[in-house]
Amino acid sequence: MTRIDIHNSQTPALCQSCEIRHKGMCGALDADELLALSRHTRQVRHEAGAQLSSEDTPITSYANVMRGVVKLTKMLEDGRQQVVGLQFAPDFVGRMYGSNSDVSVEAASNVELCRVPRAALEQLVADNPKLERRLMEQTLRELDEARGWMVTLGRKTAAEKVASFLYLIATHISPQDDAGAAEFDLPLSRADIADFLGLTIETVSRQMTKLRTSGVITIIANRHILVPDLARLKARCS
Amino acid sequence: MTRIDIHNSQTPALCQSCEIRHKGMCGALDADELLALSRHTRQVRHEAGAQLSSEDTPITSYANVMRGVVKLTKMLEDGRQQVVGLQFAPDFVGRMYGSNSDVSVEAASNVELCRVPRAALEQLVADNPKLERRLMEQTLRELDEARGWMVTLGRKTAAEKVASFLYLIATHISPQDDAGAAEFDLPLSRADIADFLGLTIETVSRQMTKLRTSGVITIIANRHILVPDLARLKARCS
DNA sequence: CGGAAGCTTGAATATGCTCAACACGGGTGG
DNA sequence: CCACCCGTGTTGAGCATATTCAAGCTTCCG
Repeated sequence: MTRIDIHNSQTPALCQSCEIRHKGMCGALDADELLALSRHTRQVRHEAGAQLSSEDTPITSYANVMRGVVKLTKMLEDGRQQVVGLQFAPDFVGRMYGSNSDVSVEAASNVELCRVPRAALEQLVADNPKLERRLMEQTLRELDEARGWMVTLGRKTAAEKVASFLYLIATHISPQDDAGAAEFDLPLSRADIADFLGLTIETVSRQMTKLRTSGVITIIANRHILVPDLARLKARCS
Repeated sequence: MTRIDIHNSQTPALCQSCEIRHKGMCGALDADELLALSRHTRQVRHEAGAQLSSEDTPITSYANVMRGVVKLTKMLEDGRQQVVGLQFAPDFVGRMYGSNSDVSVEAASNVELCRVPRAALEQLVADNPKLERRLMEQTLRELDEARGWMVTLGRKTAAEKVASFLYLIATHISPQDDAGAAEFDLPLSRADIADFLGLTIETVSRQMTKLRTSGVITIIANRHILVPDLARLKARCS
């Protein structure tokens, strides 16, 4: 699985081709530590819609997102659903120190993950303060994001919600945008977007149409969006 | 300020009377560590409504809630406001590792805090993995709570939102309730409740009235609530 | 007693939801 | 190859829920 070099301070083969090698959790590790970690990791691939773990199943492994988008959802007994988090590369997925976190984890798009068994990571964290600190920062960032979305959910109109969502996606997955333009594929279906924004799919659809007719976005295909002027989209976010 | 005993493994005088001595962050410390921390702490008191720190001001100190409720809010440019967190004793207040967290911190009720300067705590955390771990767990708990409220904000009706809020308060500040009853003073005004639930004050008021007329709660005074049967209230939460 | 702040209640309105029909695209099978 | 179907997204009409605006009530404090 992992080819070990004669010089053990080399980057592990598995990680050499990893695009997020220096970002996210792994950025906190030096070559030796990375090697130790890589002995336990496995890169896996999932189709859009695949369930990675559900609300009740206890967590048996953590992962880093290498490609694609992972969504975290919570559900009420009667089936109403809310997306409570979206994770992009190089985010860390999974709640440390086990718990009743009660979120269900799904691949929103096709994803590639770097999985690491629970025990292995917890061991590594216990021995490595830098890593623990990095995970703390990731957790704080997630908390900030969750609070940002609470404002959107509680206080913005449907139009503002949809604009905010598009702006989020544009700034997270669209390739370098020097001239203030962005073009991208939405990693979420209309149903997922609705569940994220606390709306119905019809309302999401209508607001997308409004943004299109007012020239803020161009819908190239259902999922393929062009934003000619990000500043103009941002202005619609509140 | 802090009386130092001959035996330095004694609990500091300041902490001896502290009701949350063994809970929250301080629960991670042994007597010596607690002493080290207590050299820097100061217990302070604030009136309801007092601003403890605002969205732009950088953080200069952290605190533990000893009594009362602290609210975290975010505001849009046009003044729309959303409460994004409520902290009860013995919660920790403040975002570690400085940042653009952008929340404004206010005393929701009269509060007593145990303040610790930023540098002192960061030093202590760097030397003490147990403490860091404890703060990580607090952060994860806050994240779970934020996500729980995202479901409420995005997917529940006004009636369910108000019931959920009352249930939250009942289970957090009401004295021991063996028989499934609870009686308490609301630490938040109607305006704050509305900002927490993403509603208007009128809607909050109407829903409280409905809960009263249907016998789920008794409104003893405007802020003083009796819940004869918590299970019945819980059933209204979704 | 008067005034202010916080809370409640009512009537009219608007925003987003429900239900229903239709459009589009990609795959399957006759 | 075309007909058909299924999943996904769009559009419309009517409706319900929560908001807005306005008035009145309580409670607290001078």
